[in-house]
Amino acid sequence: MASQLELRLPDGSIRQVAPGTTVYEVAASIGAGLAKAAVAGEIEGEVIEVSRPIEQGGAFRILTARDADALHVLRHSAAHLLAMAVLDLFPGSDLGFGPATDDGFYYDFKTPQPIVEDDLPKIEKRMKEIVKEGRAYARVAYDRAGAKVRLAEVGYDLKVPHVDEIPEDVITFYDSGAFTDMCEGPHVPDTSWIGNIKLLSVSGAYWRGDASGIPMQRVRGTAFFDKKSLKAHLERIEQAKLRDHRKIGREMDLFSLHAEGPGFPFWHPKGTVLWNELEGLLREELMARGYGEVKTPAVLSDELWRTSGHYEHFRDDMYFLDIDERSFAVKPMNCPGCCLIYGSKPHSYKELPLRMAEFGGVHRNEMSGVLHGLLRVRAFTQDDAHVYCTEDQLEAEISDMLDMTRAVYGAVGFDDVKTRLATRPENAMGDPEQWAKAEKALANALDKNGWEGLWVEAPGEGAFYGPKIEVHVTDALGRSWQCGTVQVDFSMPARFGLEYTGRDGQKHTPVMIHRAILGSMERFVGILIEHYAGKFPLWLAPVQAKVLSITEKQSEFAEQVAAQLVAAGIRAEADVRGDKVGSKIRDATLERVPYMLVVGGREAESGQVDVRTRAGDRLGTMDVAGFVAHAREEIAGRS
RNA sequence: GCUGGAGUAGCUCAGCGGUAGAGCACCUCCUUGGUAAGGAGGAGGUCGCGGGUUCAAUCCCCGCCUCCAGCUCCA
Repeated sequence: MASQLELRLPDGSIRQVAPGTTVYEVAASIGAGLAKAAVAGEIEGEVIEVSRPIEQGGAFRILTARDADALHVLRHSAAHLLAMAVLDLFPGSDLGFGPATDDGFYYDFKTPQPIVEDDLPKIEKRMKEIVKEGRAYARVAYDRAGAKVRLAEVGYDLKVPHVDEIPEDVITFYDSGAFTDMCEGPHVPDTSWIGNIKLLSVSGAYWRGDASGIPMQRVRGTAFFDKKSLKAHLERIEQAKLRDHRKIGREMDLFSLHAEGPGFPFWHPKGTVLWNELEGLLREELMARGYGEVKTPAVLSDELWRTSGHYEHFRDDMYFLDIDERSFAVKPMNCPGCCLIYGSKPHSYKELPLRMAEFGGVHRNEMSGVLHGLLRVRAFTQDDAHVYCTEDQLEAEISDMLDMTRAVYGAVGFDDVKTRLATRPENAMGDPEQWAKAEKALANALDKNGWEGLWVEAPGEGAFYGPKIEVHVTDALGRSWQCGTVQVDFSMPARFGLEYTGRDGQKHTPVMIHRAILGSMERFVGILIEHYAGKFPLWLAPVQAKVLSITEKQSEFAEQVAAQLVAAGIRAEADVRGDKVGSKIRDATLERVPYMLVVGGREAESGQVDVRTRAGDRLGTMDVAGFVAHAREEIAGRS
């Protein structure tokens, strides 16, 4: 008989158990309530189901519905539950993979008939029936040969080749009634745990993500331990739909998209206001930080793109055209153009760092299926900049870029900014020592700009020409978007033969840093629309104030006030329609106009306005100059 | 690009073999009303585009375009 195992519980206490004691039994020995709440156990970092016997000692804890890891287990079990229902309703289906994801789960199926959206309620109903049955998840172990036999028995042909790719020699299946699935586990004790589920979509996928491979259908859903969390999650999804920038863009008349130019957005006057305000913010920063602004052509000769390496790496995404029997390409990036500017004259080390910024419009032939409103387009404008400097200047330059990033994001209302440092990949070019220095410079700059201990490293994810920092912002719904980037480039200056004369009188090759803060103007405006749900802060609002007349007797006065505001630099309109003021307030609110200035007989008489906010707050009656002062202060503070 | 779904008035949508409907928005008139919808009337559509089937197609079939959800990719 083996000696007792020692389990170290989270509270630090030690519990002795006999080998083979199950997680459930341990939980029960601690308390009946805990046993009932136990979703799974964790021993030395490995999550196992409650029915598993414990074979080793070490750090041990019981996972309950409160643990994030437990939710993952629940969702994985929900994926199995989905497969059970689909196999019942679509006999003869083959199974792909069915993992838990960050916000739910999915399962890929190869079905005899396609699953359509109308099938989702039926599948969900069947899932709920199986939930009531309380089918156990029973772990069964096989060896490699046995696993293949078992898969063949149940007709899961797709998974057979996968058996040989599993590193472990013990291959587990989970049986739930007549259903079985080859799976590493772990699972919740039985299906009765999975009552709070919702199927969300059915869509295409490929066996192992290979577009030339077997087409499958992916059913996605989500699951929670309690009804309240599920409801909250579904409400968040609804919220996101209400904030969809494509919907708000139409409602607020900001931009449009047309079949005549798929992926090429059209900016309307009100949308262009947002764009220009963002550009203005960036220009203030550029000026303060010693950048010069440049503009480079959209169409450049083919040879340039061969020199830069884009032709080789990026050709499929580029648009080409012939002019006078010479081949040209529409620029997919701004850097080569900037390099031509640098190379247009000799440089001294005294000029470095040389900083050039460009709001550069680029075109990329993205696959038609990926286009999505402003968030994924074929023509976009990067708030680009290229800095040529020496290796010794890298850290200070990068640091300033990160400082600018913080300043800009703070001004537009993103306070939760996360960073990743992508380091040297396998196919890196250049001197490893140089890479190490650049990575160190990036890391130091992150530490100095408030990300000390907060940035994460992404090993091997750097570009082949240099390491980079990715900057992600978190929006009001908690979604993360990659926007900014800072990339060190050891390759391009040499490709273009760029040089500067050093203090030593010798020619040297500068290092180049590419950076963008918003990334793409189009995409960033899209993100901002969703972040604010169209309710922009005053400085960004396309219409900042609307003057609403109460009767037609005040039409002229209302127009006058609007004109005074416009003259004072406030974006204002007058609404002098024959409708009631309540109706005008409703419309202005739906248009998300920050300030409504109501003018009736009393105001026309005294030359004042009665100010109301979009949120419904009454600021009282004031004269026009008073409102202008109030608005100007708010605009200046970008609050 | 691939898989599935969808394209009807400016917007949201109904109609689904007998050549078009609602609400909101728009225009006109009545009303002159004080902080989220006053009333009446009017105008507005090659039913995404091109073929086919049919006595007859918005509706059925085929092709194309665009959009949507994903795959994949990315700013």
